Amino acid sequence: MQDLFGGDVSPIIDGLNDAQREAVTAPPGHVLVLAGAGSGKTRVLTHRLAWLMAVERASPFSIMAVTFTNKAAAEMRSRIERLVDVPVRAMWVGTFHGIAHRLLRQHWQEANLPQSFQILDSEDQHRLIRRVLKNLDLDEDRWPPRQVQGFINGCKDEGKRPQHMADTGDYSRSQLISIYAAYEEHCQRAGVVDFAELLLRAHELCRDNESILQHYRRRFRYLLVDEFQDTNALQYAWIRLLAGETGQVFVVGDDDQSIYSWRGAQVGNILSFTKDFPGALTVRLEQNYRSTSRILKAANALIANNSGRMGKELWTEGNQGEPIELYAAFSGYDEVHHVLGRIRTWMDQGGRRDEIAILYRSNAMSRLFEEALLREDIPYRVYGGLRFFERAEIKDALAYLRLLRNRHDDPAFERVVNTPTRGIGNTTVDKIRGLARAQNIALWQAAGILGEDGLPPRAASAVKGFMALVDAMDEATRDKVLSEIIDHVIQASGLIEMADKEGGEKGQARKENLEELVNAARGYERLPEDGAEIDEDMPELDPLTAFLTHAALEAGEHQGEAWDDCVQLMTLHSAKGLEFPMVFMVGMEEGLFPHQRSSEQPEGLEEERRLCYVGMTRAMQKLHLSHAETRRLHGSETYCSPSRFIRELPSELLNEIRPQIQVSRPVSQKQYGQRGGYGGYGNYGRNKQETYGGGGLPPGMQETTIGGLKLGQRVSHPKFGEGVVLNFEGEGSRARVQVNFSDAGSKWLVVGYAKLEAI
DNA sequence: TTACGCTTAAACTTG
DNA sequence: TTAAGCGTAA
Repeated sequence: MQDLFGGDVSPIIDGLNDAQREAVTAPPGHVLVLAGAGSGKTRVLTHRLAWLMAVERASPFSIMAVTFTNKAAAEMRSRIERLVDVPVRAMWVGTFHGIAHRLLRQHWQEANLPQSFQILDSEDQHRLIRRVLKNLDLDEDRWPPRQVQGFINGCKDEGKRPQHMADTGDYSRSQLISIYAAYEEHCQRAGVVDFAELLLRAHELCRDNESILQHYRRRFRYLLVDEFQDTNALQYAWIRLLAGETGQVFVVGDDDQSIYSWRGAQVGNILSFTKDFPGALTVRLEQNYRSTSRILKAANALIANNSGRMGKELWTEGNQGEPIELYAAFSGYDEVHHVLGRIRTWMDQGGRRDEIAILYRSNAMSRLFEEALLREDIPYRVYGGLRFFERAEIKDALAYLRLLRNRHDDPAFERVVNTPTRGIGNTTVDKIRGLARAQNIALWQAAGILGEDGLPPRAASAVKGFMALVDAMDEATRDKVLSEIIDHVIQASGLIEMADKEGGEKGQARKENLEELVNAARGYERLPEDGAEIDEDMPELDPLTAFLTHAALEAGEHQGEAWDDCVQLMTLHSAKGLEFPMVFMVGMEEGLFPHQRSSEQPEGLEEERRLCYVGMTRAMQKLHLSHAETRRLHGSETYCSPSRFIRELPSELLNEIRPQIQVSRPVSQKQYGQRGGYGGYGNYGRNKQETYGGGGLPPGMQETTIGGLKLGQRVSHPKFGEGVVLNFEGEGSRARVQVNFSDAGSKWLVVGYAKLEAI
């Protein structure tokens, strides 16, 4: 390899701080980089790659860099390209799944897969599991498909096959194992693999095949892993396997940002790393280039409440910035109102909308904000939701395409056998399923048999018609390019017509999506897939299979760019890795955040705290926290106490903002947004400890009384028991109070009639 | 086959 | 509250 920098490595190490430089220039061997939020982790990763090539004379062919998302992989690739002038395409840079997939394509025979195997996404997997349950005659109430799915994926994530799982005598466990086994059989016969299977097969392929293992061990001398705290048992095992005795492993992660344990990630892998790779150098990146020091201090203080950390404290050379604003809203609506006010102020001061992010714990919380933003004509974008390749009409089209390649693809068959409807009803499909099961053959084969004999004439001809249609589409598209194939299929299958007939906005959108699929294919024809082509031992994949794979592995960006100039709305989880000048963390309430279902076990609570830490460290300049005292949850009004995480922040870093109370102020949607109603903001931030301590009442609300009752007052009612006064409405004899009873829930009562007693 | 009404449950999510 | 899934009726 020629000298990339003419002997001058300064472009690689200039501008790095000491810790970053230590990691980038580490001598040959293993390295664990504990990279705090905003500490330049991607930078370190890419510069390390450049260093390896420039100084260690590593060939791009000898490098594998693994990430979790396509976005991260793309980002890494482009940054390396900018940094060094080498054929980046020769490097294997990709997601765990992408790389595993690549291995399996290359060694499909050894992996015991058909050459054009297809990938099941989680929806496909779910459907297939339901079918397997039906086949086994198991009740879905007893064996909820989602749980079965979780079980199977969990097993695979730990590298376990059904045949290797010990029967512990536990009935439901052994039953689950047999479901797993049956599911696997179906997949194998249909020639499909789910996401977890990609990883498991790739691992087994390497583990059980000495020559393949040796080949890749010799090839990949340098293994780099991003977001190492998110790796599961299998991914880590695979890295260890590939590394062997000779590979050098460089991992970057942050134990404090581990928020995916629920999907199999094991933070423990970070701890194990130094044991599994003796002599590994550990480098901590603690200097933060993103946030103000106030924000960092608060985040540090919060995360210090967790136990078993590797230990890290973020700091910055930057200024301390503005205080963190804390707003205690009356209600969810009030919270929204406050946030919108702050957004307007930000924009009045010349800020941009895409510098603003509203972060919440659960998706349902976006609604109130969306409604308000819509009303105020403020452009916004919500992250998450359905992605392009996950749309029903797109998946229908892809299912036809899958059938073209492989008639035995049962999930695809099931999906489109009667889409659009062609008179093959459930009864008929059930017969096909029954025969397929009895003879252990694919649905397509069973349909072929029944089409000849065993069905009423009408159904038989419908089935034969369907099969003829698929065959005809196959025939007609033999020498066509990808986009023409797809165009033909969406026409001939009747999917376009179906969307047309559906009519309305929905049907129109479906039609446009189908047309967009043809466009996507056209674009894909020109675009060589992520560098795979350069690799001489990668066999050329036929374009259709490649496209289907692309659709499965990159279902269309979720984490896309910030589009125009939009306020960004997303969950705390999807905010990981992003940064924004101004961040709102809303719904900071016990039960919501930390979420009810997490706060029961200590580990769950610590993960929630890490999530909070992730959220706070997204903010560059200005961080807003807010919680509401009442919130409509699942349709009923609930009283909410502030999140414990708020209490864990040093009060001197916070600026507590309170709405000014007006007497007889109903909290209703109508009221919201009418006027500036809150008459300015007071700062009551001094003695918040006692305020929040008992989930009691904020100062500033104390004056408001009706009939001897005040907000926050504990009262008792002869029938409903004890509760807390939340709200007032009306005056005189019409005056009503809202009381949240500990047993009976929240009720509106007329003060004059209800026999309420102050306690 | 479709459409409507009922029941149920309600985190986070990448490939 | 709302959305999805399911069973029944047309």
